[in-house]
Amino acid sequence: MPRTRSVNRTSIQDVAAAGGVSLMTVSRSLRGVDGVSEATRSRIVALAAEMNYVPSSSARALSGLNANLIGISFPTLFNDVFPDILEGMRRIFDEAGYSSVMDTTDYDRMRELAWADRFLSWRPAAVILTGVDHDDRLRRRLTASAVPTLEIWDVTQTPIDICVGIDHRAGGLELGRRIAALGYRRPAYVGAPAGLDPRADQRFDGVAEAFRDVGGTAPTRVAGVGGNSFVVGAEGFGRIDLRTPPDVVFFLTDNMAFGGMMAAQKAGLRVPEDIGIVGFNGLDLTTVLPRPITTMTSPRRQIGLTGARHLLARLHGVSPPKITRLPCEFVPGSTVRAQ
Amino acid sequence: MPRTRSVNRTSIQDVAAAGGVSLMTVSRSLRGVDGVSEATRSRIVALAAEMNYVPSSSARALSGLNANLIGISFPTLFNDVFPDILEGMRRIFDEAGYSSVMDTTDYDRMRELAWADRFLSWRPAAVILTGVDHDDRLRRRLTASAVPTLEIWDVTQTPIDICVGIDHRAGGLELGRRIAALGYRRPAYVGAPAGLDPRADQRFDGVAEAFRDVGGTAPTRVAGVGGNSFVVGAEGFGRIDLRTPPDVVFFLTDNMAFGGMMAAQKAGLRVPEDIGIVGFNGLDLTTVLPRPITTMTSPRRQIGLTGARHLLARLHGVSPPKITRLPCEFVPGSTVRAQ
DNA sequence: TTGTAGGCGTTATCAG
DNA sequence: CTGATAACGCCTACAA
Repeated sequence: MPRTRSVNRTSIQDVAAAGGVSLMTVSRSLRGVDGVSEATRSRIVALAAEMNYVPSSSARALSGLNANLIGISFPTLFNDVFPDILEGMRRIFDEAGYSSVMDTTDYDRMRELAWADRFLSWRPAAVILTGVDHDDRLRRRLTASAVPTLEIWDVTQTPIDICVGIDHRAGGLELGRRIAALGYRRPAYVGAPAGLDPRADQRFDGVAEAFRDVGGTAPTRVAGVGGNSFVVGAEGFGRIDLRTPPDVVFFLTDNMAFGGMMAAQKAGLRVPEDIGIVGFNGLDLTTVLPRPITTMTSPRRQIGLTGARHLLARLHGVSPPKITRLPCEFVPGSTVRAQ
Repeated sequence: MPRTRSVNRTSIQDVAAAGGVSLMTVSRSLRGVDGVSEATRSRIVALAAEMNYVPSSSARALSGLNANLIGISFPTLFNDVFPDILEGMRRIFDEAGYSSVMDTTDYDRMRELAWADRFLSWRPAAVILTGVDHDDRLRRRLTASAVPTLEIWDVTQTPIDICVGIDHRAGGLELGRRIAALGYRRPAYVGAPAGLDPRADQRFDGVAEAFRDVGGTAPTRVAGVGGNSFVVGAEGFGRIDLRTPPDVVFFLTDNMAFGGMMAAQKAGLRVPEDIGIVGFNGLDLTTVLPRPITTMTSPRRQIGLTGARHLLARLHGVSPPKITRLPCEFVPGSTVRAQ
């Protein structure tokens, strides 16, 4: 447990001494509150800047003010959905005067718990978690600390506080039905290992139900391995047993679907004549492809914006909806055969 | 400037009172330092957990201990190079007992400065910046505060403290020479608007020099617009004037190159027969493509790992090399014509 | 093994 | 308009 030596820094005291005023005058000047003559204020502000004075957030937080800090935890940087969700969200917090910090958990609930413990120790204004499956201790601690909490990307009837997301099972179900309606009956599913990513499991369940309903086979599930999603998709496809070939392969994301499609073509299969390829999320990649991927869009930017607004409302004492479920939309694409 | 009301939280005092001991006994118990009987320790630890006690990092930091906090600033979540750089890096800090937080700057030096100001106010153990071009005030403040600083992804002879990266100009130069050697003479370059991303400018300069040396035309420069790199690449290609068509197009990244290649093919151009396509970074995407993109790998994971190790050494009082320049490597691919 | 005093840097409060 | 004082919650140092 290393411990770096703390460095000499100029404190508000130093500035006060150098300016020949009391420390409170410096404090007031720097914060721009009333009660200081314009002359001394500008003098002190200049002096502080010149002395490279940086106020201590720890002391400020300790003296009673809130840290105006929002923590965001998400599973991984390697999934294109999270940048989309975070993009608009962080800008909104910025403009509202909050600063937000991010951390990743690698889909590990214990890492998420550890992060939350560390982060709560800074007395933040709010906490944002990805998904609604968390360790029980995390729920307890969040509830106990009464810190406003936003769960994004997934929804539940029993959020810790408020949640904004999509119904992944319903999304998988609708997607599965659309594909089954085209006559496909032997699906495979390439995604995260069962139990790792709850959203992957839910979508799988939805797809499975759709094919069960039409008398198709249960989808073969193939686990991709972590890292770049194109590679995961391609490797996942390679792990499908082609001796009893599926007629359509669902992928966890469009990027994985693209990787899988490349692997399929390398294996001599034509898309969609020999095999159908289906993605999820409606990622921007598919807009540049000559053959757009059949997929289900998820309103990622919308989730980020709505989540941010609801959380801000919560912070301002207004009560936003506890549960906000946003719609997905089917995109026909052309990587499955036409009706 | 909103200000959330601070919430009732159980303090070390409360635990002490409830346990019938002094506050110091609680403090010692929780930190696991010597000087507490095993009996009381376990009793107190259990009690604290039960009371959902979370120590205040602010108070701890203020009382002299270091925050063990490392801040990482990078331009955007939408560029595949940064996740690669950050991946190994953050794990190393984790294992060394530091917690790291990330923020993005949108390639805006003022945002970077603002972030640094906010972050330095927490008295962090170290700061990590992307690139070596920063506002002068940032350099001054970092130097004044004496916080160990690591600059990654780019190198300079005059780092703020230490730096680990690649020479982007040299990379562009070598890449340009390889391509020029194949007989190409009319390059175009699709990347960030001039002046936005210093690394893009450096690579452009390198490519330009290579073609100047062989009597080729100066590369036409086309600016992509922010957001998803596939889309930026495709749109950038669309902005090239095809009445005086280039014979080869360089892109800032492989993902952009892929987007551009799709746009080229949509425009009826064959790759590489009609036009060459060249990327940069050796991103994982190209490993799944039937036609791998001609590119230059950048040692992104290596940069992250080496940077993290050097910074840790620095934090432990050892002096790592101030400047570490890692090599790039040319990948022939097959999106340019063969020798 | 346990407890007491003092201080970390800032702000709220009240006095001048 | 300005300054003195007492918190904020924790830890070091010393005392019992």
